[in-house]
Amino acid sequence: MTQTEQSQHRYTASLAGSIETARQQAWSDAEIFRQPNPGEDGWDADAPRFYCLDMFPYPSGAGLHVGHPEGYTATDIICRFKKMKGFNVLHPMGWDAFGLPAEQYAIQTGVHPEITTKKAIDNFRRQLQRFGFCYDWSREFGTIDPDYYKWTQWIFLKIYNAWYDTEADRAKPIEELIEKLESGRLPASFNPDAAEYGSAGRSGAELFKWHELDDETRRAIIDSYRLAYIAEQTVNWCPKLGTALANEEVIDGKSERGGFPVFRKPLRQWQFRITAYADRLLRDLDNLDWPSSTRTMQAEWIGKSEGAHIDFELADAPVAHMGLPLRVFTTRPDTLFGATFMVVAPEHPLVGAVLDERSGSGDHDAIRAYIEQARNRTDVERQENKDKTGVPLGIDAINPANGKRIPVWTADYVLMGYGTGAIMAVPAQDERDWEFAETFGLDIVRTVQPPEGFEGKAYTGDGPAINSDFLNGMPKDRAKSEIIDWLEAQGKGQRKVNYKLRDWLFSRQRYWGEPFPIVYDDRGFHHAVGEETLPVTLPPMDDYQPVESEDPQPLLGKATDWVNTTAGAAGVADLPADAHVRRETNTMPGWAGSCWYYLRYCDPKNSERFIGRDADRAWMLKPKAGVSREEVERYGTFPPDLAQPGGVDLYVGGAEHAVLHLLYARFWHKVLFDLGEVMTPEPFQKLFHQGLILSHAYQRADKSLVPIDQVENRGTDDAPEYIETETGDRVGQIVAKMSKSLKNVVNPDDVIADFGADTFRLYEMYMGPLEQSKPWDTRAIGGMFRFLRDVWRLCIDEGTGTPRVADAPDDAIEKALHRTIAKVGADIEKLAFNTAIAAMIEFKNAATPRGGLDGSAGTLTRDQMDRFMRILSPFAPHLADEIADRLGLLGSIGVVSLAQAGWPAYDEAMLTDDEVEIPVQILGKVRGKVVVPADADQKQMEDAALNDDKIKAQLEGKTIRKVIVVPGRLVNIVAN
RNA sequence: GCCGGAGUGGCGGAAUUGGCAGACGCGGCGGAUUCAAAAUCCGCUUCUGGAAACAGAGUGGGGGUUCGAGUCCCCCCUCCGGCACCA
Repeated sequence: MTQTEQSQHRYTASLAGSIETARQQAWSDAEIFRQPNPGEDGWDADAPRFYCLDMFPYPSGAGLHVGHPEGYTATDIICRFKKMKGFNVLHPMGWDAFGLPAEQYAIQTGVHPEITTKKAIDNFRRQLQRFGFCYDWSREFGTIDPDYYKWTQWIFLKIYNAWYDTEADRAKPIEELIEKLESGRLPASFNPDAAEYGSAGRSGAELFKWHELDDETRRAIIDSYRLAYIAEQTVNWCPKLGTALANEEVIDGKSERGGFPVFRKPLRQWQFRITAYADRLLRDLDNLDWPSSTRTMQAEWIGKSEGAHIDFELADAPVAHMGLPLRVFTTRPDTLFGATFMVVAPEHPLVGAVLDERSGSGDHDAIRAYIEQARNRTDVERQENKDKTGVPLGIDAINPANGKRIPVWTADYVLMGYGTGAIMAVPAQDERDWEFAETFGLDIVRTVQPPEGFEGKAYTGDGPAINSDFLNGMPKDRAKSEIIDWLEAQGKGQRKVNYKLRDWLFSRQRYWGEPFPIVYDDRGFHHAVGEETLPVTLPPMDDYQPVESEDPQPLLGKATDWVNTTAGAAGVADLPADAHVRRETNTMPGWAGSCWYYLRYCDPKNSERFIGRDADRAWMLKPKAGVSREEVERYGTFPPDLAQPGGVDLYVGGAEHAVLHLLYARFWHKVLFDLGEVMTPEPFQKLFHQGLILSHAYQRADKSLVPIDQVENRGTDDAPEYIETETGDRVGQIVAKMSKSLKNVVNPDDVIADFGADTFRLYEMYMGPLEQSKPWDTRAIGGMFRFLRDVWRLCIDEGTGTPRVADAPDDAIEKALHRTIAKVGADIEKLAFNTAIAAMIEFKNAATPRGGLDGSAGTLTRDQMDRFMRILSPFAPHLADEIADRLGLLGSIGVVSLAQAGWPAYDEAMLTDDEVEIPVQILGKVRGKVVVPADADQKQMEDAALNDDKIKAQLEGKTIRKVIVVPGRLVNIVAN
């Protein structure tokens, strides 16, 4: 036989390629991954359900990178495994397709974003399908599909038409609020928790009689309760992007996307009252099976702190502020006696009032100059220079505890966006206040006794109160509650919980996003577009250039025909049909579409609802053991302490979404839950973050990076010496993110062409634990390719292409197979794919005769090969199906793929050996080994150890003090 | 600065949760095959000493608990991620 004949059916990249495309064709022809819904043919009502979700990608023009398939392969493996275990598996894929890059491209080229986006989607789909992932493509959609964003707009209207009832601690329809206001059961006043009214608090709000109010005031009151509202807010304006960004999208004073400078500008914007949900978003984290790091990040982002509001009377107050105390939030009311001055943020209304009226004894020019400078100071500058600056306002406040007059300053270290924008400064117990007091020579009075030998400046720890009248001697916690009780009795303060979380800025001045279902009448009032006229579709445009002006203009303003319409056309019922209205020209941010896509996958074609009730019940609801299904399914009876809040069973995606997407989606979901639109209080039961796929890069002594094609290794592999070719300088090898500039980007298409998709999948899963970031090593892929080639050769004769099957099973191989089945199954459940693959390699090695295979004799029986292929199939589905097919297995059980076959069983008894080799230690060091029956008792093991010749020799002349025997494990002899 | 996570051979990583450290893969070395190379196959591969048997050291560093520590406790160092004047 010639060489070519021998290797005719060898597993090569090209054979892998043809096997893979043929298998994929067979799967798709037979639609084996289509998962029916309740009520459809093929729905198994009795089978357990598994909803496994990948974070859907933004389809960029560059195509898939090697990071995408990592999480996708992991979920593919677990979904195939669950299918084999008999689950109904929901495993969808779609596209997060609105967003800046396509629009940036449109600005440069004039090509409509829809065209570039759809092209990118086609490319992404092609690439994903080449991996053989078992997605149910019949459920695919993109956030840009009008059928989808119709419901995004519908959900916006749900939120817009809802308010948060703090007594019931849940959102309710706005009609209930109006009814309460009309009947007088709720005082006719602005929402005391409304951020846009400075969270004035109920005591500061004026009370009105509802029926005496004019239409405008009534609207304003109702709007102050809506969960979606418009307010002027200082926003992060990015001129380069032509849009405002949420705080989370600004990093070090630059835009998260693109890294362009960001400035602070006031703008009227849509916002979501997510702060109303702060406490529930925090509390419910406890019930989620999420990485603790992510739960911590969300908790810190929400930033709950407990303390008090304290009101300080002002001496010589400006008229505009007359009678109004200066309210502060503090977590240390116990230190009130040590408050020696006050600081308000430069944006605080008191500053404006002082300037307007020229009240107080301050230097008004200096104050004006200071607030001007503070406004223009970017976040970067604030971070670079934390030296304390400020100016006195020239007015005094009265410390309510001791009646002392203390000066009021303004300084930019106090932020308008947190608390009340004003603080009582207690330098002795606060480092920032100490620094400020030191800079400006203000009084410092200790009110907590620092421990002996304390040499620091501010003391923030616990200790007995001093210089604090009736609090003296009390520890911190006691003093806190005493002073709050006292303040409440005096009417000068009350207990208060504060959150760092701010309301969510939801408008963008972009084209490529969902339009708001909102119009404005000629008086400027906003109206909801009628549900029956949804979706409000994006108008075509021929110019995407952002409008440059001092006042940021939304791009959609250019589409005048679209903007100007009538109430009738927009479906606004409370205006005459022919009344002129203007459409909202802002669009929604990229987060909108990803806030609820997991719901739509459950029921993607539903034209009646965003998700059908049955689909919601089938895929999202996970009753906890001990709670009856009926009880859980009845809306409103969800036990608040439910251990399993339900939702997606496994959500896999990058940790970079820890606070943004994952918090926003939870918020939308909770509103929908409160309004009875979905059945679960949380969207994602279990969350998992895959690590980043990194690459190698080289670093010069000055820490700058060198592209990999400019470096060569002039040393050996053991002792590498990396030299930058151009300069001859030594550089160090480091691990870095893949980037075009470093030329270390790996393209999945190339890897698949060189090795096949099965090898690619296996390699990425074998690199290390899924959650860990790890560097791509092109050389190491060959190892996984060789594994698959060896498996192929073990099962298929390379000369004939037919299976080589042993007649009778080998006992040792059979035993190894049982162990491998057990190990692989357990590891998949743990998402420990690297060790599962290692176990299969070990099995392959065990089943391969020493010295290699010769002739056509096989070592595995048909039945053993069957089971081996089944456990391999979630990892390398094409190769496993091909071998199973050549064996005639698929036909014999009447399936197209092993994904439709059952997961093999194993025999518990086969997992243990009759005899085991036990290490014998003397003083904890291994000195010998003995073979004992696996079920040997302590005495037997001890005897075997002490009778071992080697051990006897070692024990010569020593006294045995103690013998520790761990049955089945080891013997340790304590002797000296 | 604060909050997380992690440090194991030349490299990626295993280790049933307190019981033989280094599974498995990559790389390397030696051999077979070959005119030669690639590919393939066989063997070795934590370090030090030794021809070997074997001995000693060894999981970032230091201390501790224990018959026994990569694993638990205390202190320190380094790297990665997040937050950062939040009162």
